[in-house]
Amino acid sequence: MRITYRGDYALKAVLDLALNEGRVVTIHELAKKADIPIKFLEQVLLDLKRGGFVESRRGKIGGYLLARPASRIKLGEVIRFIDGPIEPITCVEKNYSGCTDIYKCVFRAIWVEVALTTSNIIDNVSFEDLANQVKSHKREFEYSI
Amino acid sequence: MRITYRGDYALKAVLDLALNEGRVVTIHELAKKADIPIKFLEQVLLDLKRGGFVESRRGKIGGYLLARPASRIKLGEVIRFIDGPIEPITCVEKNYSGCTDIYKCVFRAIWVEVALTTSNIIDNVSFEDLANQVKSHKREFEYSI
DNA sequence: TTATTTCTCTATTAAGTCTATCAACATTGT
DNA sequence: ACAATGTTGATAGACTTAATAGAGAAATAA
Repeated sequence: MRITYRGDYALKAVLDLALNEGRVVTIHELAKKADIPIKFLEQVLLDLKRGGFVESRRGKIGGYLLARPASRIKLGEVIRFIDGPIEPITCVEKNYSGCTDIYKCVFRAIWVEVALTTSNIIDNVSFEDLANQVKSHKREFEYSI
Repeated sequence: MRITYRGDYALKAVLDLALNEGRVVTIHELAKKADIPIKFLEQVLLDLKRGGFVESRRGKIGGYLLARPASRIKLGEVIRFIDGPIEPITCVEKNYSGCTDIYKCVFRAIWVEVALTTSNIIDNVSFEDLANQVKSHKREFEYSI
């Protein structure tokens, strides 16, 4: 799995909408808060709309809002939709039928495991969870990488 | 983490050398067995040499062999060396100091978790393990993706 | 020595992806 | 009508990836 800027921006945008649930937020606001090039964000938001994650209102008091409650939008859904499959290599993706030789298969089991553990993480976090973390100022983490 | 062809080829090559430990294998052999463009494999093998994973012998009875016992070459090492950091996004990699805003940080914890679980998988598998799997014909897996 | 086989190195091409920007258009509320 | 907002398609520039080409250097065998 690799998160591109596009994906990163999309996640930020959805999180911001989650933090403003019930309200309509303009592209301009979103772009400013998250420091995203506005023209790029336009594309991303349209994508998110096509993906059924957000809705839009045109006109003077227009803007974007979540299409579903934040609790029902999982991190993994958005990532997959914007940045594609999370599998680390094509041969592990759905509907792949190549992979006939013995060597690939030994690695395949590994890639499948990686994909499953990754999925286990990102498909169990909703944007409500994330928004709550932001709200409750629960952001002092210890990282050890 | 995204495995490129380059990375895939590198892994295959190292595995093949692990299966032939003690013997010298030519690029030509490796390329043929793993169905890799020979000129591309040349580059990959040189990379692997620079990374200290393999050694080479020139001349008539030349070829490649592992620089260390297969038991001491971990899958993760090779992947990182050939395809770069396994972290899904730059802000989680070592020495990154940007990441000042609140939104990124909420996601950051997730990416760190993904990186850690991935690392936990690929850094605990050696090429000896993989070679043994191949040898013992232990290749009938059940996949559920 | 000479020929052969092998690895070594540098350059280049072709295609694709990613980020970003532009300009024109459509809709809505006042 | 007007102004603010989203919509759409096109495109450019930088970068990455995969693959190919060709000349060179070292080791070996005859």
